[in-house]
Amino acid sequence: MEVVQSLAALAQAARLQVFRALVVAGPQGMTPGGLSEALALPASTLSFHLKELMHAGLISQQRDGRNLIYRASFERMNDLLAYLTAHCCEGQECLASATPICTTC
Amino acid sequence: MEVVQSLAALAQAARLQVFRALVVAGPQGMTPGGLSEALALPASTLSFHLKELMHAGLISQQRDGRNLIYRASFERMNDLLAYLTAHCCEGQECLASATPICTTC
DNA sequence: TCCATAATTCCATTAATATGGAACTATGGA
DNA sequence: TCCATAGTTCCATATTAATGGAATTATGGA
Repeated sequence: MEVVQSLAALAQAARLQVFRALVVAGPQGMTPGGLSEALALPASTLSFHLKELMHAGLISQQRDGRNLIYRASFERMNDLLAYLTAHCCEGQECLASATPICTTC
Repeated sequence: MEVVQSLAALAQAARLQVFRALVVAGPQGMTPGGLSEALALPASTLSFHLKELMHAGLISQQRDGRNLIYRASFERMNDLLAYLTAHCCEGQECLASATPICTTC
């Protein structure tokens, strides 16, 4: 199941940090160098985690000269949230919680 | 980070099935026996996964005679969804997707 | 008290993940 | 072509997670 893959990709401290950094960076994205410096991760370790996130489809990669630009894939994150909301809350308190899920509601 | 723990708990096929079954069962919950039969998992394997879900706070346990009743903890699931929405979507397409997250919006 | 049922814990084994240095590949500029 | 920079892949090692049978604990009924 691909939901399991997405969850597994985010279920690791370093990877969640990487993903969050890319979310914050937005459309401009970040390079491995930038991420490595920002998160104090050795290059090979970071590369390993970026590959995992890529496999899960949660991030995308684009080459720009000698840099690679990684960006968060919001579509995939969306799918994950939609799945969890639909199948793991079953219309219970989830949709009417004290801390609303949708801040625009 | 406890979000990582929650994600890790759900990032496993058998455990996600168990959790989903408990979500569907609702307030009435399910016993390990029932889950074991429904999901065709050996008792000790199931018990291992239930413990993981308990540690993550995603399910609760209650004794009823010689049965144990497990239930999904919607509060914790809520926290997880709220975190992901707030920190991993950053107000992007997530909140205005084709498949709305909040069906009540 | 004794037995059957429900479930967990123990334990050995196997499998999957994570880590980070060293070697390799790709790209652009001198 | 040669070099420096940016990244990845390779590899050995370490850690953590998953599996399931056998032994153990807890509960209620006869």
